Amino acid sequence: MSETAVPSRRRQKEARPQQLLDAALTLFVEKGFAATRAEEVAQRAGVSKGTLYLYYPSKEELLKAVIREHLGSRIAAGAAEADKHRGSAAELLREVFSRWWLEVFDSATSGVFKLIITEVRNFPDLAEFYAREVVVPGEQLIARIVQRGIDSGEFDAMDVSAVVHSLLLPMVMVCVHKHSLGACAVHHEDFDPRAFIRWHIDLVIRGLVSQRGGARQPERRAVRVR
Amino acid sequence: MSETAVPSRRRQKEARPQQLLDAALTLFVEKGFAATRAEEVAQRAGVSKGTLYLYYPSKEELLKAVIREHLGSRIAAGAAEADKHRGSAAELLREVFSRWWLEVFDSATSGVFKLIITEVRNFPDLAEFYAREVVVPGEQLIARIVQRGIDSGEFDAMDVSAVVHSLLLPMVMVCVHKHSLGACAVHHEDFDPRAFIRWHIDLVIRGLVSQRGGARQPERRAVRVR
Amino acid sequence: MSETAVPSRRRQKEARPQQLLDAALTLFVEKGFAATRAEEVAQRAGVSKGTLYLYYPSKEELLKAVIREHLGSRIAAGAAEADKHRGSAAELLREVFSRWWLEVFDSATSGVFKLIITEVRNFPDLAEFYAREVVVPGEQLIARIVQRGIDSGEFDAMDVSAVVHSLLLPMVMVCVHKHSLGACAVHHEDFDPRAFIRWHIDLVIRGLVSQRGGARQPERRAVRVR
Amino acid sequence: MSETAVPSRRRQKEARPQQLLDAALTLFVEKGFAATRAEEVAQRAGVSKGTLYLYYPSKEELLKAVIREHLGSRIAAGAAEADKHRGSAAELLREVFSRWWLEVFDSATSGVFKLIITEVRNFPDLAEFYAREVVVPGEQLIARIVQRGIDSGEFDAMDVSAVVHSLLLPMVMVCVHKHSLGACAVHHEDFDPRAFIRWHIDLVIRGLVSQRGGARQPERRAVRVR
DNA sequence: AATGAATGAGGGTTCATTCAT
DNA sequence: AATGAATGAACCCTCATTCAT
Repeated sequence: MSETAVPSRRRQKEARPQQLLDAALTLFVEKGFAATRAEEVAQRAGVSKGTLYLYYPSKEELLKAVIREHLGSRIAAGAAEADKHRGSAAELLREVFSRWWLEVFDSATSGVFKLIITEVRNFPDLAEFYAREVVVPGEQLIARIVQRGIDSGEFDAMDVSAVVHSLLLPMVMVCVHKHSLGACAVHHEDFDPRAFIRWHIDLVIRGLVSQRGGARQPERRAVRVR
Repeated sequence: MSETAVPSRRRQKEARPQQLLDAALTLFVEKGFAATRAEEVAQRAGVSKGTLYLYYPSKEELLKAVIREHLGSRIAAGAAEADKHRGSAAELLREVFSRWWLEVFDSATSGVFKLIITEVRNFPDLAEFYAREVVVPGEQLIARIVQRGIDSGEFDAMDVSAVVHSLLLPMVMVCVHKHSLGACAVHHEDFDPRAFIRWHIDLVIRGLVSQRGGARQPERRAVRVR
Repeated sequence: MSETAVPSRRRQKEARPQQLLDAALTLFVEKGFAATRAEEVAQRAGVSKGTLYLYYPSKEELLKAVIREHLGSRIAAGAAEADKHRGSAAELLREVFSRWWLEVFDSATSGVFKLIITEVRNFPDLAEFYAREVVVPGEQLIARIVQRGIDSGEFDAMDVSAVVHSLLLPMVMVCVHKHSLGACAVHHEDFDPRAFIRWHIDLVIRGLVSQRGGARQPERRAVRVR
Repeated sequence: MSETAVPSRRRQKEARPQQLLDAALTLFVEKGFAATRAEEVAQRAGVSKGTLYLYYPSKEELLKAVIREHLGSRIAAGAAEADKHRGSAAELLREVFSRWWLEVFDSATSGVFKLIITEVRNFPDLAEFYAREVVVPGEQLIARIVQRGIDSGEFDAMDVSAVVHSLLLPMVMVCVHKHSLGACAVHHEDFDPRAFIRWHIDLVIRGLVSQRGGARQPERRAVRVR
C-alpha cells in the first residue's frame, strides 16, 4: 500500500489483522454490531469470509479486539502529555485537553464511543473494560487538573467531579454525534464540531475562573458536596 | 389492572399498542433494534408473537412508532412552558430547561435519544424526522432564549449556536449514558445525573453572564438549594 | 340481493353457504388453494373469518364442498339431455354436447376443471371423486354416442375411446385456459373459445364420418387398434 | 456420479443449479408452487435449505428459472425440424409435430404446461413470457404448416387458427393430464397418452383433407368464418 | 494461508384455526 | 349466529461458522 505496488505475502499477512479491525470498526460503528455481517467486514478488508475466522475466532471477539485496540493507549498518551505540560490549569485544558479530543474526533477512535454506547448492554465485559481502562483514569486525569486549578486559586472552589463531567460529556457527545446524525444527509445547520470542542472548553473555563474582581461573590455557592 | 380482574377484550385491544410500544422501547434501547427479537417484544408486552403483527406491520414500523410517540409532542410542550415563563433568560434556563430535561431523564423518553443515535444510520427516515421534529425546533427554542439574554445585556455577546450546543449536548449525553454504561453494574463513582443536569446549567450560565465586574448582574441568583 | 333491499336474517343465513362456495371457487381457481387465504374467501363472501368456520370445518373441507357442488349433477343433466335427443349421432354431438360445454364454459363450473387439475395431487380423495363422478360417466356417455354412430354406419369404425378423448380433452382445455392464460392481460390473438367449441366438434365429426364413396385417401391410416 | 465416488467441490457447484431446477420442477408440478416448501426442494436436490439460496435468490426466482429452462429452446428446435422436413403438410404434422409432442410428453417439460396453467395468475410475468416465447411462435409455426396444406389443395380451406387450436389444445391437455389425474392411483381406463397423440393428429388430418372426389358430404358445414 | 461452498439454527412474518364476547 | 382478537405452528430467508480444497 505504501511504496511497493505489490506488497509481499509476508507484509500482507502482517497487515491483515489491522485491515480487519479497521473494516470492523467502520461497519460496527455505522450499522451496529448485530446488523453488520461478518462477510461485509471481510469484504471491506479485502479478504474472504473464511480468512476473518483465521484471525478472530468469532464476530464477538473481533468486536472486543476493535475496542481494545482503540482505547488501550489513548488515555495513557493523554496523561503523559498532561504531565509534561507546564502552565496553568486553564492552559492545560485549552492546550492538551482540546488537542487530545480534536485528535480523537478526527480519528477513527471517535467511533468507538458510539460503539461502546451501543453495545455495552449486550456485552457486559465491555462495560467493565471501558470503565476500568477509560472512564476511571480519564476522569481522574481531568479531575486532578481541575483540582490543581482550584488549589492554586485559578479556579473557584467547586464540585470537581461535576466539572469533569461538564467537560467530558460534550466531548464524548460530539464524537458520538459525528457517527450518528452527523453522518446523515440532513440539515446540519452550522454546527462545526471542531470549533465547538475548543469553544466549549473556553466556556467552561469562563465558568470556572475566579470571578472576584473584588469581594467574593456571596451568592456563589460553597463547594457542593453531593 | 384496575377493578376488573379480567379486562374485557375491547379494553385489552385498546391497551395493546401502548403495551407493545413500551416493551419495544425498553428492549430496543437496551439491546438495539437488530438484536431484539420481535417475539421478545411480544412476550414482554404479554402477548404472542402473532399479536404484535396485528398492531404493527413490521418490526421497523414498530421502531418508528416508538420514536414518534416519544418525540412528537415533547418539544412543543417545552416551548409552551418557555413561552409562559416570566423572568430572566438565566431563570428560564434554570427553571424550565432543567425541569424539562429532568423529566425527560426520568421518563422512558430518555432512552429514545440512545435509540436515535444507535439506529439513525440504518433508517434514514429517522434522521429526517429527528432533525425536523426535534433538533431544529429544540435548538431554535434554546437559541432564542440565549439571544434574548444577550440582547438584554444579561449575557455577554457570544456565538449563540455554540452556547446552545454547550447546553444541549451534555443533556443528551446524560440521557444516553443512563441507558448504556449507566445501566451496567460497574463502578459508577459518584455520578448523579440529576444533580449534574442542574449543575451543568449553572456552570454554563456562569460562563455566560457578563463579567465586566461593574454593575452587579441582577439575574445572578441567590444560593440555590436543591 | 334480488328484490328486498335488506334480506331477512333467515334469508342471509340460508344464503351463506352458497356465498362462501362462490367466493371460494373464484379464489381457489384464480390463485390456487394453497395461495388463497381463508380470510379472503370470507371477505369476498361478505362475512367474517370466524363465520366461514361455522359452515365449513376447515379450508380443505371448503375445497371439497366447492368441487362436489359443481360436478355432482352436471353429468347426469347432460346424460338426461342426451337420452331425450332424437337424431343422428353427429347431430347429438353438435346439439347436446356443444350446448353442454358452452354452458359449462360460460358458468363458474369451468373453473372447477382448473381446480381439479391443480389440486388432485394434493388431495387424493379428489382424484377418486372426480374419476368416479365425472370422468367415467362422462366418457361413457360420449362413448355410447360415438359407438351408436359407428353401429349405424354414420361414422367409420374406429377406436371409440380415442374419439372420446379427441372430443373431450380440448373442451376441458378450453375451460382451463379461460382461467389461466386466458384470464391474463396478454395478446390473445383471435382465439374465441365459444366458437372453437363448436368448430372443434365439427372438425372431429368431419374426421369421423364415413369417407367412402370416392378415392381412398392415401394418407388415411387404417384404424389403429391399440 | 461417473467415476469419482466423491465429486469435487467445483464439480458439485456446477451441478447444483440443474439439481435444484429438476427438484423444483418435480415438486412445483406435483404440489404447486405455494404448497412446495423451499426446504423440500433443497432436500430433493440433496442440499440444505441454505444452499438453495446460494443459487437462487428466492423461491419465486427459482420458479421462473425452471420455466425459462424448459420452454426457452423447445419451440425453436421444433421449428428447425419443421423447416428441414420435405413432404406434405399432413406428413409434416404426422412426423415432426407428433414426434415433438411425444418427446415433450416423455420429458420433464410436460410438467411445465401444468405449472404455467397453475401459476400464471399469480405471476403475471409468466403470462407475458409464455405468450411471447411459446404460444405465439408455436401457434404460428403450426398455422404456417396448415396454411401451406390449404394452399396446395391438400387440405380444404378452413379457419387456420381454429385448426391450430384443435391440434394443440389436446396435446397440451395430455401433458397436463399426465401430471394431474394421470399421476393419481385411479382407474385410468385404457387411456394411452402416446397413442392418443398420434391418433388425434390423424383424426384432425382426416377432417382436414379435401373430401371432394364425390358427393359433398351433407353433414359438412360451410367454413365458418368467425 | 486463503478461499468460498455448504450448513442449519435462528428470526421475521403469515395464516389457519380457536374462542371469548 | 357472528365477530375478530389472539394464538402459534409453519415457512421463507439470512448469516455466523465450518471445512474441503
